[in-house]
Amino acid sequence: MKLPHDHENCEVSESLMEEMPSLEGFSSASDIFKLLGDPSRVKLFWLLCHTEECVTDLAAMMNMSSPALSHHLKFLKTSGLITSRRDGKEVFYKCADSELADALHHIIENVVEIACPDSHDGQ
Amino acid sequence: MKLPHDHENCEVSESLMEEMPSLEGFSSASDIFKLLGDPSRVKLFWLLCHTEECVTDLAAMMNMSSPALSHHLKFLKTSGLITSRRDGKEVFYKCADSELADALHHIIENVVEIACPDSHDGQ
DNA sequence: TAAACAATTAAACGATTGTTTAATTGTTTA
DNA sequence: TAAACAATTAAACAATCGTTTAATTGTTTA
Repeated sequence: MKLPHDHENCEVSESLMEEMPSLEGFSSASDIFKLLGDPSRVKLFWLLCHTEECVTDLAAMMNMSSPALSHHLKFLKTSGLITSRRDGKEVFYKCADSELADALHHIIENVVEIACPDSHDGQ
Repeated sequence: MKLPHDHENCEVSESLMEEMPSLEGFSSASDIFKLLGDPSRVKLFWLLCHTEECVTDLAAMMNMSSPALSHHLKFLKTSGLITSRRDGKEVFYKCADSELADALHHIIENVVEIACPDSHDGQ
């Protein structure tokens, strides 16, 4: 790639362009990061990685109204990160059984640990 | 924690609340994910993990105006993920030498690979 | 010191996001 | 079948975000 300023590293930038993910790759990744770019949603996803719960109980755990929660659940479900099943009047949500969901779970734990050590004070 | 609906898993939710990160932990994490929740910014950060470049060349690589780029650079710099140095008229940016920056670099590669395999077609 | 170049800042804008309130759909039970 | 409960949807709202254009700051060179 020809750059406006030549700092004598053009061969570096050549091989860099080759190993660089496509725009589509970056776009897909940022879509996923966007899903986790809200405190309520990371917490919600983290919870669903650890337990299966109905909307009412999730709303209590999250200190959130059910419409607001439904909204976030929809995002996560549309993206395939969580699944749901109905049992009578209730709908239960949990983390999806996928490579991506699993990876994100570990990523969240990892980032929380680095960004905010001593974060384990049980709320 | 007392939940509105008792599905006979209260002891599960007790221990869950204890190992759950604090609100602050989730908030810090989501702030970081928000930084990566934009295609331009993930790409930019990825580039700076691989090379040190001046703003003009970065703008060319990113196909972006310099004010727009400056805006994103400021975000990443304020968060401590990248650093800068001035050399004459130019300012050079690169990835910061920190545990978090390093972890995020690997996380990005990981998420791109899972979310969008065969993304390595050199743009 | 004036002109040219590199980068940042400021103001304005349209678009998106998260929450609230109210209405609606689906399921069970009295 | 009517009432109660659980969850979702819709509309409205303020707040945030990313980009653009224009103006500004900082540095070098002629």
